[in-house]
Amino acid sequence: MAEVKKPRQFAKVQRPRLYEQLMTQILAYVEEEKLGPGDHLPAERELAEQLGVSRATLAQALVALEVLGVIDVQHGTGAVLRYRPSVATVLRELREHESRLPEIVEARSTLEVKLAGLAAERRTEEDLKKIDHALLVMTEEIQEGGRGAHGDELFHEAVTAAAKSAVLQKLMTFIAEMVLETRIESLGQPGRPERSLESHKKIADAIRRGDSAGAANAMGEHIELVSDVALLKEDLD
Amino acid sequence: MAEVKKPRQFAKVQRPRLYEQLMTQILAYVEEEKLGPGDHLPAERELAEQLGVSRATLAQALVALEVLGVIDVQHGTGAVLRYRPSVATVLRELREHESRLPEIVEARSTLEVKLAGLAAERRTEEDLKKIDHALLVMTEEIQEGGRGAHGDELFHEAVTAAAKSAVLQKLMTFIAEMVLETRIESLGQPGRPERSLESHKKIADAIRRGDSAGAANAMGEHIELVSDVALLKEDLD
DNA sequence: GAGTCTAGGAGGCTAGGCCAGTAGGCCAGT
DNA sequence: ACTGGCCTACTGGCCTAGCCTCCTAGACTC
Repeated sequence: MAEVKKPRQFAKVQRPRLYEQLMTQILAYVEEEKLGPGDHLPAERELAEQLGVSRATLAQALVALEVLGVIDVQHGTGAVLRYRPSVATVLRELREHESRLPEIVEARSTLEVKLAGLAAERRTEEDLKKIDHALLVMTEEIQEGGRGAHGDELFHEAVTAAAKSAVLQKLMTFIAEMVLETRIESLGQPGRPERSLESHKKIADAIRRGDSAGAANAMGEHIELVSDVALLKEDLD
Repeated sequence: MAEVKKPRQFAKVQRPRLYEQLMTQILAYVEEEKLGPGDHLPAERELAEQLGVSRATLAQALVALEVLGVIDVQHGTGAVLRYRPSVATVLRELREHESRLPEIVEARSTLEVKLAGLAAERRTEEDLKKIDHALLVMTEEIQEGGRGAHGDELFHEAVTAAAKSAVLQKLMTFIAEMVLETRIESLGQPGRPERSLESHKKIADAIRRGDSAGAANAMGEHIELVSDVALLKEDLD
């Protein structure tokens, strides 16, 4: 009867990388010096020396910042701060505070409600099959006494796929990772799997009928239901 | 009467970085080999040799992939593919296809409608001031014959800030960059700045009244209005 | 069989060097 | 006075070579 599915995925202690630390320091430097969009960072050689690391390592930090859209490294010119340096701020806040449960749920809700609506308009037979399959899996899991976590995941993935929007899907992936990182896997399963399953069915029905508004509403209610318990712990104010 | 504003901004030829190319190749490799979550990439030394680059450069590519959440590099073990490798797929699609105007507008709309609603609930006096300032700027720009682009940007930033959600804000930043990259700056100003300004005012009023639903509706209509013209060019089907 | 130790392979980081692009000053030609 | 060519100092791009730390499988104990 192995509950082999979830080997309690410990979150693998993350070893600190030097380049990550450098990112933070560079960001701090930018703030200190009140550098704005268009301003240049010190030259690599100089910066590396100031930070006490090799150029190679600094280069990694710069690549990371570039990927995150904070800077723009130009050959022969130097590293230039991009527009919207707010990214840097937001990013740091997110990293530092981490668990922003309410906000994350809020964002998730926003996207999923929309996705449900779109799914109702755009779903194919294929999509409906996947959704049904997810419901089946969840039902079985619950009957066996589980929490239906796997089925739940499948369901939300299927709905997301049915909405046919790569951009929204990408944003959901982002949030999914935040949720994971913030270790709120429990989010979806506060202990009332049956009620959760019920609301899934409502959503699926609306999507099948092509009832966009209905699907959106059902998804909204579902997320509210599911989040309540998890949230009330932190959101008692 | 210089039309000095737009000196035909050439898009600064982007010099290719080796690490970017490596990312693509690694992603391709993953697909070829049908590697899934949990699988290991070849060792750095080996991979570097196969790709014909130095370890230092390869390290940059790995950092980039790590930042993007595609892999997870573990000291002593190797680079492991993360769960949800779909990120990689989505990412590549986004990079390759680039202009996904309709989807981007859709995502933007989803977020901004929600943000407007939240702004109505959470705005402070400070926020209202910023919103008013943005409206003022836009009004002036239009009176001087401009398109009010700057004011428009300020307005949306102010509303976003007023919603007090770092997570949603981060998602907006993301989309903003996509919009920029896809060179659809014109999105907001299809030629009817006045009407756009009008709808801005409606939104601002609703936010001031604390009318959440009203603000959300107004924002929805605004984006529809503003997107229409830009979209119809591509979305004629 | 269950712990313990250890060699080898993996990534982390550094040092130092060469190549390539950029920007700005200088100078000759117009 | 302006233009274009050229030189040079400076900046990032990338490489080689090497040492360190960490992880883990397998040999070695008890």
